Amino acid sequence: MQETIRASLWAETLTPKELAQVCAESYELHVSPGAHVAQAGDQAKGWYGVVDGVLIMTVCSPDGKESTFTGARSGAWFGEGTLLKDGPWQYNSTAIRDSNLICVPRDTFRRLVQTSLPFNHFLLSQLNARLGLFVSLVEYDRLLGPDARVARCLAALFNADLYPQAGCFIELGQEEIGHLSGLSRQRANEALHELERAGLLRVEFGGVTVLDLPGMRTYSGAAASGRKSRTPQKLETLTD
DNA sequence: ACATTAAATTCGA
DNA sequence: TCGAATTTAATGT
Repeated sequence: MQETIRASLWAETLTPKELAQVCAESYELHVSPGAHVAQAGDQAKGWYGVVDGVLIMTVCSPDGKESTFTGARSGAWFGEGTLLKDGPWQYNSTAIRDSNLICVPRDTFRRLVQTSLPFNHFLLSQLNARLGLFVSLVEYDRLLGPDARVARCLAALFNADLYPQAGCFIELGQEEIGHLSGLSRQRANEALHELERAGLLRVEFGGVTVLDLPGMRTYSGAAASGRKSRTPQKLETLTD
């Protein structure tokens, strides 16, 4: 666990003494696929880092429909927004693979916020990166066609600020990719093959390998406008 | 929605 | 403990 914390970007912002204390107070936990790390309404116990595995962040409508808005993979840290507000989780985070996490307890996190200016700088850039991500997500959802949405949503999971240690393979099934992009599994499948044809990625069993990340970030597909007839449906996609 | 194929699991030596 | 057979899950159309 020590190694994982030390490998994170924010560890560099702490003094050795502060870091040692954080390590001593934090603990590791394992979650199985389908298990919740956080559920909307629960009080946040801490700030979470993903050692390995994949989580998805979802929101639920009152009638039980669920929408996935982003994923978290190795190297990601999340929950700082909830901890700063000192309120309950506003979303769920669920493991979709066997995942190992680190929990930095709430009090430890709060102490860092109150005592370490460099740590606050890190938080500011992390929050800024996240804000940029969500602005982009809205943009994709409203302006781009399905193929491009898949490209950008996947590319978002390779954000260097949020997932510093990401490799080029992402273990994410086509059904989950569909959820992340707001598409059906079938449509996601077609989009992935279109992107593969364009040489941007390689479709594999249980995941995809990204070959051309800059290309993914700028991909806009063949048709972007004139899709009035397409999918007259709601914002979300999942119905569990 | 259905057919196909990869992966995981079981069973029998 | 190895591998064939079966079951289950992911993918392709």
